[in-house]
Amino acid sequence: MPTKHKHMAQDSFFEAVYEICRLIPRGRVTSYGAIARCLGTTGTARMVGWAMNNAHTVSPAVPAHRVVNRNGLLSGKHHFGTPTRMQELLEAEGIKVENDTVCDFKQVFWDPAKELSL
DNA sequence: ACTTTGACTATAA
DNA sequence: GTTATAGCCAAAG
Repeated sequence: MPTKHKHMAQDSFFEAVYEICRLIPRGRVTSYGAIARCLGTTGTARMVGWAMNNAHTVSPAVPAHRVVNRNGLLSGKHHFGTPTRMQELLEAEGIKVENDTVCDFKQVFWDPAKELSL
């Protein structure tokens, strides 16, 4: 009898964020704002970042390392255990990172709203 | 119920 | 090009 719904925060907004993140192709990156816009809630970019804090607690795993800020800066690198972990994960996918910033950001950038509507 | 926070972003100087 | 400031909104304390 499905009467008790916990309705944790992750069930709505967070989960939606995770869904988008999982769609990011390997070797590509996107930004918090792009995800927020894809959800139709422009201005919730900071919440996307907040959601990433819990990303490691959900399943399936979320490739949070593929989410950077609008400048291509690895602003969340301090949340990957070691400060270099995020960069290593990206480089393992062929993404060049220099000075905590994604190289050729425009080329590897993946816009959910744009790519998903094609 | 109110205050603070935060892995952001757009604009101004 | 950089740095400073304001706006943003939902979750956590």
